[in-house]
Amino acid sequence: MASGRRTIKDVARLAGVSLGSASRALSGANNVSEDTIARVQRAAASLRYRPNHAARSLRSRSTKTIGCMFSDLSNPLYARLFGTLEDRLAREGYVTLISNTSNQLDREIRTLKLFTERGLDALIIAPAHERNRELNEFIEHLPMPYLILDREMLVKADTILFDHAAGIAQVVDHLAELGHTRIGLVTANLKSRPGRRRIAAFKAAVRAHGLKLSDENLVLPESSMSSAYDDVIKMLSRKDRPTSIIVQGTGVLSSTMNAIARLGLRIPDDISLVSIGRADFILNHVPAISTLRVDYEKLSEEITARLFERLGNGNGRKPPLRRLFPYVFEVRGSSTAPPRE
Amino acid sequence: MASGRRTIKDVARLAGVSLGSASRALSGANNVSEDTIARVQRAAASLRYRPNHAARSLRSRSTKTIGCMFSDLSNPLYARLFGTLEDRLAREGYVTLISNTSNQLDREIRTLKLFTERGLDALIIAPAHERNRELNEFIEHLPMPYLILDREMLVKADTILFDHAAGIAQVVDHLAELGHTRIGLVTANLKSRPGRRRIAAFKAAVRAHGLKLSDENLVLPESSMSSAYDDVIKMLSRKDRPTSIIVQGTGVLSSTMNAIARLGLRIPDDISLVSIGRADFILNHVPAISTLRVDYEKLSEEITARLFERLGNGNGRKPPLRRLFPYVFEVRGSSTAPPRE
DNA sequence: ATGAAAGCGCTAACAC
DNA sequence: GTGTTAGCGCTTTCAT
Repeated sequence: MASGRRTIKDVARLAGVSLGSASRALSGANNVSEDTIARVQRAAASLRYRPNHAARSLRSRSTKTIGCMFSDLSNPLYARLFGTLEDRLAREGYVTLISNTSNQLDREIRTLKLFTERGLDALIIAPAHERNRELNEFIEHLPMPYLILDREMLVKADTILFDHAAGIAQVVDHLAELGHTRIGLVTANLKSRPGRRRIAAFKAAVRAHGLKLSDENLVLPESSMSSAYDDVIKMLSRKDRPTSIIVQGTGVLSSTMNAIARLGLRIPDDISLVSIGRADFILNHVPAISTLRVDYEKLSEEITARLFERLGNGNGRKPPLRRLFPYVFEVRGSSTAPPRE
Repeated sequence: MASGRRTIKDVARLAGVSLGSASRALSGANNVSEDTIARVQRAAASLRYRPNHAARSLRSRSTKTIGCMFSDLSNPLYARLFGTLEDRLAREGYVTLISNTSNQLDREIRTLKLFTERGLDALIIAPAHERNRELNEFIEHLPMPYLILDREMLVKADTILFDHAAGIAQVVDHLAELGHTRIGLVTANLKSRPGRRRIAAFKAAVRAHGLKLSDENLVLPESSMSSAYDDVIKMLSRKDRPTSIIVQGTGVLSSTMNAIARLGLRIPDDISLVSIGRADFILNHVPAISTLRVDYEKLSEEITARLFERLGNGNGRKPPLRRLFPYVFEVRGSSTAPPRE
C-alpha cells in the first residue's frame, strides 16, 4: 500500500506534462492553461492522487496546522470553544491539533516541544502554571506565533483575558437589583486566573453593594470535577441561607443542581441561580438558566484575527497585544427572581 | 524566527561531526561512540535543536500520528474515550489527531481525505453514514490501517462493535428481577448502530421477560443533545407510568433528571434509573447512578492492540477482525430499587 | 564508528 | 505557459 501511493510525478506523467506544471495546476496557480489544469485534474482523480503533506510542508515551511493546549477537553466549556475554533480554522484551511494536559506541568512542556517539532504554524495555549520559570522560558522561545488564553504568564505575549471582574459584577448587580442581599458563589478553587479572578471579583462586587460577605456563602471545591453536593446542602440548609447563587458551569453545577433538587428547592421561587459558562447539559433545562458566558463565535473570530495578523507579514515585532474579552450576561429571566420574604 | 530554526546540520557542525553521525547520535542508534553521543547532545541542547517532523516523516514514511473521527467530541461519552485513547497512544509515542464531523457526510469525506494527505499511520473511525456508497468506497481505498468503532459499514474491515444487546439485556434483567414490570427507555433515535441496536435490544429484552411493550414508555428524541423534558414529563405523569427507566447519558439524561426533579419524584424510591454511559456530569450524583458503561481503559487497550498489530509486519492480509466488545453494568445500588406498590 | 551521498515528494526559482 | 532544477531537513545506505 505504501508503494501504491501515487506521487505528483505519476500524475504529471499520466497527464503528459512536467512535474512543475502538475504542481501549478493542482495548487491553482494563475499561470497555467485551462487545458493543463483539466488534464492534470483528470489524471489526479483517476490515480486517486493525494498530495503528501510532509513533503509539502517541508518545502513550503507551513504545516497549515494550529495547536491548542487546554487543561481538559472534557470540561464542557472548553469542548465547545474548541469545536467553534476548529470550524473557524478549518474554513481557513487549517487543521487544529489539540492537547489535554490535565494541568500537569510536565505534560505542558512535552506538548509545547511536540508542537515545536511538528512545526505548527501558530498556537493557542492556556497553561496552568503561570509562574513556572521553565515553562515561561520555553514559551518565550517558541518559534511560531502564539496566543495565550486567559492566563497571566511571566512572559509578555499576545494575550486574551476574560473580563471576569466586569462579568461577575454584572451578575451581582442584577441579583442585588432584584433585592437579593445574600448571594452565594460556587466555583472550583483553581490556582489559575479564572479561579482567582472569579473569586476576587465576586468578593469585590458583593462589597461594592454594601452587602455582607460571608465565607459561609462560598463553596469552593478543589477542582471543576469535584462534587459541591455536600457543601451546597450545608450552605442552603442554613436559616440565613443565600437566596441566590452563582455557579460555575462544570461538574460543580450539576452537583449543585442535584443538591437543590434534593432539598426540594425550586428555581427561581426558592433560589435564584446563574451559571458561569453555558454548559451543554443545562442547555435545555426547565426553567432556562441565566448564564454568564463567553460568545465563542466572537472569541474564535478574535483569536483567528490575532493569529493571522501575526502569521501574515505584519508580524514585524508589533508589541504584544493584551485584550480584555467581555462576558455576555444572558438573562433567561426564569432562573432569577426577587427573593421571597 | 523561521531562519532561527536550527537544523541537524547546525548541530553536527557545532559538535564537530558529520551530519550522519549527528542523526545516529540523536536517534539512539547502536553504532555510535559514547563520546559522539555526548558531544552531539550537548550541541543540540545548547542550540535548542528540535527535529523537523515533516522532514523526518517524509523520509521515514511514518507520521507517528493516529487519526480519530467521531461525530461529536462534546458528547461526554466520546470526550472521555478520546482522553483515554490519547494518553494510551502518547505512551507509545503517537500523537492523536481528532476530528468532529457532526454526523455530516461531506465532513466525513473531507476528514478522511485530510487524514490521507497527512499520511496518518492509522485511523479509528465511527462514520455516521454506514451505507453511503461514496464513503464506503473511500474507506475501502484508505492507504493506512484503520479500525471501525461500533458501525456496521458495507466495507469489510477491522471492527469493534459494542455489545448493546447483552448490555441492555443485563439492565432489563436487573430491573425485572427487582420486580419492575413497566420499564421505560429514553435515548436519541439515531440512525446509526448505537441508536438502532439500543432500541431493538430494549424491545427484545422486555419481550423476553414477558412484559408488555408500550410505545408510551419509549421517549426517543431526535438527537443526543435534544431535550427529553416534555416527553419524560408526559411519560411519568401517566397513572401507569414506568417505575424504572433506562436513559442515554448525554443531554438526554440531564433533561430527564430535570423532569424527574420537577415532578418531585425521588430516585430510587419513586423511580429507578439506569444511565447508558457514565457521563461526567452525573459522576458525583447523589444517589450514585447505576450505569451501563464501556470500560474505556480496556477499550483503549483493545484498540491500540489491534492497530499496532496491523501497523507491525504482521499485517499480511490477515482477515478483517470483528470483535464484540462488552458493556459493564455498574450497579451503584442506590439508583435502582424494587417498585413501590 | 564515521563521513559522503542519495533521495523521500513537493514547491518555487529560474530559464525559455 | 511550460520544463528544468535546486533544495526543504532528515534517515539511511554505502563506503571506508
